[in-house]
Amino acid sequence: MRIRQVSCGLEWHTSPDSEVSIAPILRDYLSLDDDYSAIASALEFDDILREGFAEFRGLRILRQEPWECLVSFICSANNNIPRIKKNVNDMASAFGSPIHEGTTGENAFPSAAQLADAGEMRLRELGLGFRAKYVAAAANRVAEGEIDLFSLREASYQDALDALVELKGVGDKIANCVLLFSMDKREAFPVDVWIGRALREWYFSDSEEKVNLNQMRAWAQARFGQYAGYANQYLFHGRRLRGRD
DNA sequence: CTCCAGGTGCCGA
DNA sequence: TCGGCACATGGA
Repeated sequence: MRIRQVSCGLEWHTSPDSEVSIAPILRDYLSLDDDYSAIASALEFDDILREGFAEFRGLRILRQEPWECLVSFICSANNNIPRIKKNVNDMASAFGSPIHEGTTGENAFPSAAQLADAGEMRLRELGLGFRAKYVAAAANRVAEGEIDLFSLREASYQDALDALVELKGVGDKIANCVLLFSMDKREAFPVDVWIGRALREWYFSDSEEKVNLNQMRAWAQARFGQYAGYANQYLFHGRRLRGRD
């Protein structure tokens, strides 16, 4: 697929699958059915976010497949984005199945069973580092059916959060990413280093006492409510792209 | 050679 | 609960 944003929407092309067959999948993946104007209206009381909506109108939240999302974010811990991408791609080429059966082209992201079969040592050989242990353990839990990621889409935010942090290597930040990017929990608010900087510089700059990550998440969810995840995306994007200002 | 990267687990106050 | 530190790896 080739895709880009243009002034009036999206311009895209697919091959070998037809645009018609892919359209509903793309619509789902980009969460295009979220009520964007309602979300913008609910968040534009905040001056920073109002600027964000003006400058980055159309920023969307992906609706990823939960297992791929979980593993990708386990790999993100204390890691950099180019290497996270490499880790994910390497897992697919080493252990995934061809997207088009009977071909040797791109592989899909491997299933939990496929990564469980691979095992910690071979994941470590791919360069996952200390995260290999966590990915292997999660693969076993999911493959054995001890945790059902898809069913968490139906669970409440809190129940799904509690279930995810049971997994080793999954703390509050990664769990909130998985909830936001694959489990439809728009109140999720992952606090990483960038969000931490954004909040300290834009909201707590005149505050004396230092707030920890849990306090930041609680503060943001109380302020931004059911669409805190969209607020998170605009703060993250704004802080990374525009910097401090 | 040091520093750092979309954090987390584990340890001791 | 809360802060400090190790953790694998590779690029700057």
